[in-house]
Formats: sequence, C-alpha cells, structure tokens
Amino acid sequence: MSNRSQSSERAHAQVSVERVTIGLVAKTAGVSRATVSRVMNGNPRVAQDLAQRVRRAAEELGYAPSPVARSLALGRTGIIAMLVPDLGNPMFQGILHGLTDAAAQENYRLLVADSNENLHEEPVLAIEARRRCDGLVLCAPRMPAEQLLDLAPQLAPFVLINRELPGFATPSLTIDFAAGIRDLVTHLLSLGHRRLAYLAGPDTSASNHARVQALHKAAEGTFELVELPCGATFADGHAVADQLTDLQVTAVVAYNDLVAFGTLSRLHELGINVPAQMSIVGFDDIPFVRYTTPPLTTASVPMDQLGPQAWERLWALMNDKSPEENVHVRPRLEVRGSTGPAPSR
Amino acid sequence: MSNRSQSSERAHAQVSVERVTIGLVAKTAGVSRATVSRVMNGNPRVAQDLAQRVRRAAEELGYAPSPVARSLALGRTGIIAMLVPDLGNPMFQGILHGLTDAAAQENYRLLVADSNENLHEEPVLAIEARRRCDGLVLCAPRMPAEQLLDLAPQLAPFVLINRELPGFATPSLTIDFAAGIRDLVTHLLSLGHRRLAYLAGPDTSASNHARVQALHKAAEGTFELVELPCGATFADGHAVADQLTDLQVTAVVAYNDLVAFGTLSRLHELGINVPAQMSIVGFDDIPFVRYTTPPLTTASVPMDQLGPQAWERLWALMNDKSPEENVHVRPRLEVRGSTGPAPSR
DNA sequence: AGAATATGAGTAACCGCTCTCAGAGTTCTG
DNA sequence: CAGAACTCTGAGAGCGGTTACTCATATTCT
Repeated sequence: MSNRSQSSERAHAQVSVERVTIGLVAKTAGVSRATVSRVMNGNPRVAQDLAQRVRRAAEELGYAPSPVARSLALGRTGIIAMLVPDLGNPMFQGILHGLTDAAAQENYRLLVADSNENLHEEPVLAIEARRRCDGLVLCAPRMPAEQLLDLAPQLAPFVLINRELPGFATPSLTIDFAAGIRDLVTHLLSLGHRRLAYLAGPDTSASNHARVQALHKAAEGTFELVELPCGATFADGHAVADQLTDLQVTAVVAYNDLVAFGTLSRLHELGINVPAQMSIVGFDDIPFVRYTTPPLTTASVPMDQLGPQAWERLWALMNDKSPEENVHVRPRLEVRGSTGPAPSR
Repeated sequence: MSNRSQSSERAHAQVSVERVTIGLVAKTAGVSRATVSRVMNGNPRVAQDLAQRVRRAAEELGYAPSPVARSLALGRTGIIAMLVPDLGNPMFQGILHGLTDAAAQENYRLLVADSNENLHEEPVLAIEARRRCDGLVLCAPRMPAEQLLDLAPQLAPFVLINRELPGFATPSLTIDFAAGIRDLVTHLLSLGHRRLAYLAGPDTSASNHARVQALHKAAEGTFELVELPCGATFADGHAVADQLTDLQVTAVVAYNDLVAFGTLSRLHELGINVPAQMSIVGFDDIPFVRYTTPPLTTASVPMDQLGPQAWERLWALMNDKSPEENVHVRPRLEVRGSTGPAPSR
C-alpha cells in the first residue's frame, strides 16, 4: 500500500512494479538522467544515437515526465486557473472559452475552480488554486474589498474580472454596467415609460450595486423607480413576476437576462402581453435570449473579448512586462422585441 | 529575473527577497524543518512552546506550504479533475456541483478541464489533467472506444460518465437513455400520437445514438418516426422548428431540453399552439424548463446524484477498495404542459 | 603534431516538503 | 539508582525532475 518506493533494502517481497521515472528510463537507455531530461525537452545538443535510444526506452516503458516534479524543479507549472462563483452563469462560460483558447496558444492550460457561490470557501479556494499554478483569473464579485486586499499579495499575479481593487495594482477587466443601464433606460424613456421596476440581483453582488446606482442617478427627476428584491436566476425572475402586476409600472429592468427571461415567461402565463402591456429588458445578451418570445431587448456584453484580454494581461504579469490598460467594456444596446411604447393609461 | 535562489555566495547585489519556504520558517523559529512540517500538519507530538514559536514565525513570514512540493513528497495531490466536453451544458454543471461538494467533504478539491468539444485535444488534456492530480472523472462521449482503451491505463484511477468501456474495468455512471425515451414515447402514444419527429443531437454523440436506437425499436409497428438532424443547443432547436410544419407530425421528441425549448419558442412565434396542435418533449429536466410556457414534459435525469456517486467510486479506487456497482440511472418521466392529446386530423 | 576550441554527456546540487530513523532527554520501574 | 520505556527533535534521504559545471573526447587551427 505504501506509496514510497521500497528503498533498495527489503526490496523483494513486493512484486515491485518499479515506477517509470526518469531514472528508470536513464538506466534502460544506459545514459544519465540529465541526458534523458535533455531529450525529453528537445534539447538539440544530444547525439542522434543517444537521443534515439532514450526515445526508444521512454516509448517502451511508457514514460512521461511527472508534471508535479517538473513544476517543482522549474518553478512554474504551465497552468493558470480561473475562479468563478458559479459555473452555471453563461457569462463566465463565455470568458472561460476565450481564456482557454488564448492560453492554449501559449501552451498554458486552464483549470477552473468553482466556488459554488460559497463565500466562505472562496479565499481558501483562491489561494489554493493560485499556489498550484502560475497565475489566476479571479472572479469574486462578492468578496469584501478588504479581504481581497489582504489576499492580493498571495494571489499575484492575477487579473480581476468585474471589479477593481483600489489599493492594489493589478489588471481589471470590468463591464460598464452603468453605461449599459443608462442606454437601456434611455431607450425605455424614449418609448415613453415613466415608471420602471428594477428586479434586483443578489444584494452582495457588486455588479448589482453598480446597476442600482446608475438607475437611481438616472431616475432623478426623470422617472419613478420601484426596486424589487429578486435574484439572479430564471426561477427568481419567474417568481417575482406576480408582484409586478399591481405596481403600475410599464417597464421592467431585470438584473440579468436569466431573470428577464423568467419574468417574461411568467408574464406570458399571466396573460400579460410583452411589450404591449409591459416592456422588459435584460442584461448580458446570453446566447439564447435573441430567440425568446418576444426576443429580449438587452445590454449586450461582448464576452468573447474578455477571455483573450484577460490572458494577455495575465501573460504580461507572469513575464514581468507591464500589462496593457484596464478594460472597461461598454455593453451595446440590443433593441429587440421585448420593448415597445408605453401603454397609455 | 532568475527564479533560482542565489546560492549563498554572490548573495548581495540582489535585494534578495528570500522566498518563504519551510527552511526559512525553521530558521526563524530556531527549529528544524521537520518540526515545522509537523506543526503545519497538526502533528500533536510537538511541544507546545515549539509549536507556538513555529506558528508565530509562519504567521509573521506569511508562510504557506508549497502544494507542488508537498504533492511531490507525498505522492498525492489532494485534487481530482473532471474533464467535460462542454461546460455550457447544464447537465455537467449539475454533476460538477455534486462532485465538488462530495470531494470537498474529504478535503479534495475539484478542478475542471473543458475540452471545448475539441475532440483532437481531448486525449492530451485528459492525460495532462490526470497526471497533475489523483483521479479523474471523465466525460468524453465522442472519444472512440479504442482510443479510450489505449489511454485507460494512464488515466486510472478514473470514473466514466455517460459511457462504458468494455475491455477496461473501471466504474461507469450511465443514464438509461433508452428507458427515458421509452417512457416519453409511451406517454405520447397514450395521448394518441402516431407520427413523431425526433430532433437528433450531434451524430457523434453516443447518447444521441442510444436515443435513436430506442426510438427505432419502440417505433416498430407502433408509430411513424421522422428523424431530423438538429443539434444540442437552444439555437439548433429554434432553427429546426420551421421544418416541422409540413411533416404532419403531431409530436416532437427533442434530443434534450435546450433543443426542445428552442423549438417550443419558435413554434410559439409561428403561432403553433403547444400542446393543442403539437406536443413536444425534452430530455434532462434542466432547471428552468419547468417554467417555460407551457412547462416542458421531459425525462428527468437526477443529476444531483451523479456527482456524489462518481466521487464515491473514485474514492474507492484511489484507496484500493473495490467500488460499488455501476450506476445506470433511470430518468423519471415528468409530465408537464407541453404534451397533450393528439389533434384529430 | 600540438595547442586551442567545440562538443556532448555525466555529476551533483537544488526545487520545497515529508518521513524514517536514531539519539537526547524524561519519566517509570524494580 | 541503574536501566527500561517513552517523548521529542533533528539529521538526512528521498519524491522526480532540471541545469550549472566539469571533464573527456573530437575537431579545428597554426
């Protein structure tokens, strides 16, 4: 059962399936471990015949270098990690794809750690993930700033998604939620809406906070705003919709597309026509909201750009170059069928 | 720039930010490395005062053991990995959650590798992921059996999701697609449907194959079956719906819920009433299809069970116990509003 | 031909941590 | 009070690689 290889003495008794290490290959090929290492790493200054012998031995034994040992010796792992609070969120999936591909081009692999929205585990998870790899893309919108600030030195190099961290210089990729909200609101106002509901996301969420702020600011003297606690999922949006009916609002701004979709669905069940009786807008532009009935008006976040940009900056950090400027992506207003003129009362 | 710590001589010239290793902590606390190791691992046979000193030193220096070095020394990493072909698939997300939680209970972490449906990269990815951790949960429905068989010895210990591997004894968790399809079909038949369309998934997908087989078998002498190439996404289902109108079918069996949802949505746009004019069923029971309009009848796969069961078996393998029997989960028929009596023609 | 220079392979130190083993210091026993 | 039985701690050998250095051999130059 022992994992340790038996140390020369008392070597029998066990069938001794000798582990295939660089040493075994070296012995088999009749060369030194250094030479095997050179061959395995494609160092050209090894004589052809030796290299041949080594390769043959490695082949026969089915040898592959241990990434763990290699990482230790090299001081780098060739891996980056991304921590997300919820893999189910299509938003992150977009980033993940882009990041995976971008990193792969430079022969880095991406591993994903999912904190499952478990706020408590997040710091530990982040540090553990980080320590096993060379860099981190961190998405922890709910983590208190001070805590993150404490962690920051241990996490470096890392790139932040969707938040900034005053007090620690590290690249951030953020989305201009305020601008997105402004565009949506402007659009709704132009359609004559003057009383809006906001279906709020999780109140610990920084991005929800940004939306709320933008809304309040825009509302001043222009329109009435009713804030409804809701959540971030389809089910949340579905559940909250019933409350909308007696609020006298003519338009709904949802925390995100999923919520909007859920609300849309429920309104349909309630026989409320969208957009004739009620307009509704989402946020994100996740893949399928262009197909809902009616298609959802939303603020489209170009998620496919974030992955590569995150990689670029992380790469710069890992190579002691200075990363490019922070990105503050401005969503594009995507007008579809879920918004229309405010009904005359 | 050099990563290597400068070797005692020529030690100045650099500001020498000495890395915080176990050695430094030991020196600072005035004990041996062994003792630091003991303290860090909670070994109780260390005198209180020493332990105290070590902890203080570690704290001051901000020391945390290197997981890489630890893994090498221990011969285990405390990590398992799961390889999925597509993180966007809600089905995998369900498994991932369950697996993360189950593994966490035993102090294992779960890392996710996403092959992005990249069939070519999959073997490399699987092996690399596996070699950096202690076990693998593999979900590679499209990988040819022979290739997987070749890889198997290098991947062990691993658990297969959604496929079996004749010729290599390793646990499998599979879903009884055939039974699910049979239940759905029986349901539709009982409602009087006699001509069905199947919206096929990716044709390389084993699970699609299983569905097709079951459908053909069920169809014999009972009903007519029209097979339509489609896909696995909401968009695919949406796009294919237009073809349904002139097929004279009264019911549609979709590859999965997303496809069904897409189709549902498009049919609605086309003014086709579901279920009055057309019944439609999905597969999986992903979280929100209970809220669609109408709610989707589907074969509900208990995804939350798969994660823990996968962990249980993987754990057994990693600890040289014999894993429990393979699981072949039978989906439960979930009758909702999207199915109704066949319209009389 | 003899010296200078390349070239290629091996030796051994090191990455950071764990763990066996043995020795020093204590407490128990007879 | 000597010797046995424990308790702790430190020394040092790994884990499986990489790489600076060294040295023997082959090559080139004068």
